[in-house]
Amino acid sequence: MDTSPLQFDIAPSSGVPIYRQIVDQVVALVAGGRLTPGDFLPSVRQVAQTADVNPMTVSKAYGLLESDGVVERIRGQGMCVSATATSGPLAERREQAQQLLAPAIHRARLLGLTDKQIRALFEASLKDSAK
Amino acid sequence: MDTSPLQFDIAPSSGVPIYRQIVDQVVALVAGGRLTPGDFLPSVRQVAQTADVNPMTVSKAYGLLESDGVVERIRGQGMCVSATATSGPLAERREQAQQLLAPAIHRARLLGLTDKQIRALFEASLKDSAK
DNA sequence: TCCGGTGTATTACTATATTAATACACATGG
DNA sequence: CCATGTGTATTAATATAGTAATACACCGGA
Repeated sequence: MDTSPLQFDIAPSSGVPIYRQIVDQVVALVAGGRLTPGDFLPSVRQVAQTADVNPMTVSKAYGLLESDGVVERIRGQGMCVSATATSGPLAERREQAQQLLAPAIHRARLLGLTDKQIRALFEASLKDSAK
Repeated sequence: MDTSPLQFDIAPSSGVPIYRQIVDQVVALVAGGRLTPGDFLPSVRQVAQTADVNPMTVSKAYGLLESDGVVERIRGQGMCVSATATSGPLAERREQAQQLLAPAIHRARLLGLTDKQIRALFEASLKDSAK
C-alpha cells in the first residue's frame, strides 16, 4: 500500500463544511489527472489527524466520494481511486475553475481593488502555488 | 430613504452559509468604499425575496453586521452603514482578496490547468466582472 | 499468531443554519 | 388616519455538520 503524501487544504473558517472541502479537492485532483485509478488516498485517521478533525467527518467525505463512484473503500487498505474515475474534459475543468475564480474576482472588486491590483495579486498567487 | 440598487450574490450551493455570504459581501463593500456611512442596505424583505431565503436569515446577517459595528439597524427605515464604518487600508484589502484568490488558483491547479489556461480564465472573469 | 494499519458501526450529543408565521413597533407620506 | 414600507420577537421545527468513544471486521507483513 503506497502511502500517498497527498494533503488536503482544509480552511475551517471558510464557512464551507469540512467534509465538503475534502470531497471538492479529491474531485478536482481526479478531474485534473493528479489522482488516477488505483491511487490511494490518505487514510481516514491520517487526514483526521492532519486536519485536526474527527475521523467520522473524513469518513463522511470519503463515503460521498464512494457514492459518486470516484473512489472505492477497501477495508483494511484504504480508499482507492476507482477504475471508472477519469480525468474530466478540459472544457469542464475550465468551467469549474471559472466558477471559483469569478466570485473571488468579484469580491476583489467589492474590496475596491483596481484591475491592476487584482492582476498583481493573481500573479503572485499563481507563482506561490507553483510549488 | 434611498432604495439602494445593491444586490447580493448568493450561491446557495457553495457550501457557505447564506447569512455568511451576505455579511462577507457587506464587509467587502464597506472596506472597498462602495458603501459609505449613511448608505442604506436593501431591506430584509427585499433581500429575502431576491435571494429566495427566509427574512430571518437575512436579519441574522444584518444582526451580525450590527454587532460588528458595520451597520446600524433603524427600525422602520432599514439598515444604515455606520458612521464608524470606514474603508479598510489597501494592504488589508489586498490581503483579503489574496485569501480568496489563492485557494481558487490552487484548485485550478488541482484541476490540471496550466498557468496559461488559468491566466486566460482569470482575464475573462476580470473582463466579465467589469460590468 | 501477532502487530500495526485500514475503514465501520453505533448511539448520542452538541452546535449551527434555516425556516415558518404572525403580530408588533416604528417610520414615512398622502 | 390609512397605506406602505421598515425591522423584530417568538417559539418551534427541521436539517445539517461535527463530534465522541470504542470495539469490530478487514488487511498485510513479519
